[in-house]
Amino acid sequence: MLTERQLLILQVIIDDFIETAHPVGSRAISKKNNVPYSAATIRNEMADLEDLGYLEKTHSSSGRIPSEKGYRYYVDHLIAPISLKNDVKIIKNIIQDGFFELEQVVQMSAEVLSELTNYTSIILGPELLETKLKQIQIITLSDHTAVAILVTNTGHVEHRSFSVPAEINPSDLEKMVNILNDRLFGVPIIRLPEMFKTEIASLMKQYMNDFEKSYDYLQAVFFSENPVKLYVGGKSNILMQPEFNDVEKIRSFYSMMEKEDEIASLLKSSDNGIKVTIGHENEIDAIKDFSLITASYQLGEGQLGTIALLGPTRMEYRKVISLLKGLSNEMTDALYLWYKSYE
Amino acid sequence: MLTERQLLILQVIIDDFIETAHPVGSRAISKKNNVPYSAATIRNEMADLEDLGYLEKTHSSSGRIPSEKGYRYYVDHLIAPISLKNDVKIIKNIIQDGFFELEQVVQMSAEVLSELTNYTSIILGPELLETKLKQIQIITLSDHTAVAILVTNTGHVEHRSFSVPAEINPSDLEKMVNILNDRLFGVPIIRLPEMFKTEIASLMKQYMNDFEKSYDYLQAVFFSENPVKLYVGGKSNILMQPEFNDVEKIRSFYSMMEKEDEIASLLKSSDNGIKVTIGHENEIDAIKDFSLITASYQLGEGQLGTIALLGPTRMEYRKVISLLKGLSNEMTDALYLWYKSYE
DNA sequence: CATTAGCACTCGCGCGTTAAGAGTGCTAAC
DNA sequence: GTTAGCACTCTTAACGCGCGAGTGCTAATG
Repeated sequence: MLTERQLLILQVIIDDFIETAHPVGSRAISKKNNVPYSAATIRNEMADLEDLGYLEKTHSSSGRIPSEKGYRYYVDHLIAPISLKNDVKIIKNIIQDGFFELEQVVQMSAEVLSELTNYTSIILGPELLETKLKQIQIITLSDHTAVAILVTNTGHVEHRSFSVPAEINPSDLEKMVNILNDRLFGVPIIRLPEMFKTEIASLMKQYMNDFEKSYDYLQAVFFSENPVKLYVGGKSNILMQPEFNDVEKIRSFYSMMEKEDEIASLLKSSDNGIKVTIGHENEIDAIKDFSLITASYQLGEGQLGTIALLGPTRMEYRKVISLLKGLSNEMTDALYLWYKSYE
Repeated sequence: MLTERQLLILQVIIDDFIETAHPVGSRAISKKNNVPYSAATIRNEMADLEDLGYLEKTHSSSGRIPSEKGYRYYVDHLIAPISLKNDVKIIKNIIQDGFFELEQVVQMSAEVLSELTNYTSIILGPELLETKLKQIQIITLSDHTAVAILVTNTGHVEHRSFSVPAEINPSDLEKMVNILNDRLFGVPIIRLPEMFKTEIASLMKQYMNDFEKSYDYLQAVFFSENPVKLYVGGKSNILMQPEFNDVEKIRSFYSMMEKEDEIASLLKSSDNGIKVTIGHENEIDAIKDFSLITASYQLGEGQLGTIALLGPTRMEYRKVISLLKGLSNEMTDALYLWYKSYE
């Protein structure tokens, strides 16, 4: 177990390193006015902390920097919550300023988050598990083209143009839409593909000529899986960080960010609450020098989305954790009201 | 006027520099097997070309690199068209593979373009001058929320959620929509805002109670200016270029790319055909070390969009120009068919 | 006995020097 | 007009050196 003094020193070192990005030496620590020990004492403690794995040296006679284990301990035990009145106010203003589109608020949140932190923010849109189908429409544009529009009870609109094969005649199309609206109204959109296969298909066979050909079309138009969307803010903020003075690192960062599905899968696994993964704790090689902090937010009554911040392991954990908590609360609150307003 | 030999040497130097990014020396040139002169002769010619402003030295005893004037001459007089059968085939495959959404083909084109060149591609969506309103719909979601949907004859869909003030009753809303559809069907969407102000407003005053309040809503929902959209591909490709070994340059590049409106205005001015602006010929300071090549494409019968490539002044002009010509043709062809299919 | 002052020692960093290499410009010969 | 030769210039990488920051250890101190 660490002594009080060791905790103090560990904390001071990490705080200082987070701020300056330079290895911190014993003399600098002893000068801080909340540290009443001499440099020599601190050197001894630092040696111990290094043996225990909380600190590292960059070379044999350098100051110390936190190890990943050090950061881990810091995050788990040494962080006092911080008040971010101003930042939370900013968030509140932006989020609650009467919005009507889900995408909009999520994108804004991502941007504000990266703005306030100078790290890269990633938000995973909520899975729209419980939004329900409000209406399906097909609008014919010419003899052989049409656009299909699908509206959910939350005002989410999806649309897709398609060409109408000559074999399908307009009245059939209309019939189909009627059937679909009749049967699928109020069904959670997540269940649409399944419903379509089981209930609708057989029904439509009865009413329509040439059913087979239409089937594939409809399926493709309305019921393809829609991948979860990723909102990213401040991709170039990471360039501000001094650890990114190396072009090779920048390159690998950007190529990593292009793999949206990998990133999405990283975020998805996160359960409720705040989760911090530091350096090698991350499963994906490409972010083994990064820290990832995730928090979840709720849409209505149960559908989760994830907010995350990606930055160097030398991250302002204290600020970032508080901020993420704040944002996730604000988002949950705002989205609750929003969601309810559609009931 | 330049002599034959000077032209040859200028060309060889630029070709070589474009390929290697290293200053090229007299000995290297004399070794090429289409150059039958000794290094000394070439040195003399190079000195003359430098006096004329076509070449530069990086330091007093270095090889030569092209000046901007050199590139300009190269682009205007020394580029032989190149055959890009393979690349054009790739483009064809991607573009013509039956698409139905405009955005889709434009985005794909941007991506393919940057993929094939390793530069950053920027495509300005066509101004939808002539697409016409097909249908307006308002779908109410709850007592006080609704989503408005606007469909054009080309299958383009815009939507916007809004809250319905208590003062407006549903039947009024319906009436409005009827009026709008009646009066605005077939009107080019570019003219909608104007039409709304002049014709519709007065008409609606007669039919509706409480017109004033609704007016602003409708205006905001349907008739706000929609900015021209920018499609960007391969933002991180630029990192591959050796001139980007400097973090400061990368930073300034990315901050430049964030100013979408400036970039859009740069592209807009381009008239028909291919246009190459090299280094300081660009009006915006931020891209004074870049070259920008733009080509235009047509949607249907007259609406122009712009395709552009942004790269270092040391660009593969020959390839890029041919490619851009090819792509602009393919896009125009494909979009012509697409556009016609909606008539 | 924990703490601290003192000191030798270790590295990294910046700097000037040096040598190699690439390339030029000029002159003189072909 | 063309080219070979050569002195000269400048970049780059390598090397050595001294400085400063920082450490680890020892011995003195309260």
